[in-house]
Amino acid sequence: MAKKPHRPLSEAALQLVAARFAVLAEPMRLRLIQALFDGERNVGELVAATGGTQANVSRHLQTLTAAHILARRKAGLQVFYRIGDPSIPQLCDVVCTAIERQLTKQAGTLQT
Amino acid sequence: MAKKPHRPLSEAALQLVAARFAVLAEPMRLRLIQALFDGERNVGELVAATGGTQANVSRHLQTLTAAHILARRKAGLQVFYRIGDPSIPQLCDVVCTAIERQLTKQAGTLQT
DNA sequence: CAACTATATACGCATATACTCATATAGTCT
DNA sequence: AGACTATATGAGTATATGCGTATATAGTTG
Repeated sequence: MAKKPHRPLSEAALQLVAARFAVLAEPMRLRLIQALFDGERNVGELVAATGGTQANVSRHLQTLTAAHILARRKAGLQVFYRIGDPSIPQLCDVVCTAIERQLTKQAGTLQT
Repeated sequence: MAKKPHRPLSEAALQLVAARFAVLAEPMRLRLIQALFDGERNVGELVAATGGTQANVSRHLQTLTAAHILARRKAGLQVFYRIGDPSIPQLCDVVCTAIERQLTKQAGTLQT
């Protein structure tokens, strides 16, 4: 499979992509994702790890789960979340690399 | 250089990443990016290609440029924009693939 | 069943941002 | 300089969304 040509996305597809980016556009949600890189955790642990309120963490977890970025597993009273989309680490890596490159280039641009 | 361990991002880095995702979270901006996959275009062409108003397109172009996603080149009265961040096509590809996978899996989940 | 715990949700407020309309700026041509 | 064109920006409005507080739901244990 070679490199795909840029077939233009439909309007519906564009909105899906935009919605996905929007879900990833909140620092608290990124903190949650980050906290789940090492494996699944329950809500209480995530509240502790992120320093957010229980209500807020719960809401963000719902948002992430609705976007199929996280997956849920209930075990008695507790609910365990984990990263359910394998592209997420890759995505974060691409963005982080791009940001680092920009900061480096920007630093270089300042001198000369 | 092997696969990076998940070193936790600093709070500042998280906000940068979130901001970058936020810039990509608008359908009109995605349309603009898409319209620039084939090469640079001036504002008038982008207005025509996206169907937006001149003012709105101009503002979104500014947002994308401020985020270092697009680059500007002035030529007389016209301003030409192009994709200035090589990670953008990659990013879009990762997201599109993930969405397609989800839709496929979802379709399969509905039966049985 | 009653008390308790873990998680989810309803409501209200504050803020951010996308859009439109009107106008300003920058560059060109006569 | 003055008219004209391409792009950018300011102001105002409508909508969306994140957060805190309080409460509801689901599950457990005595």
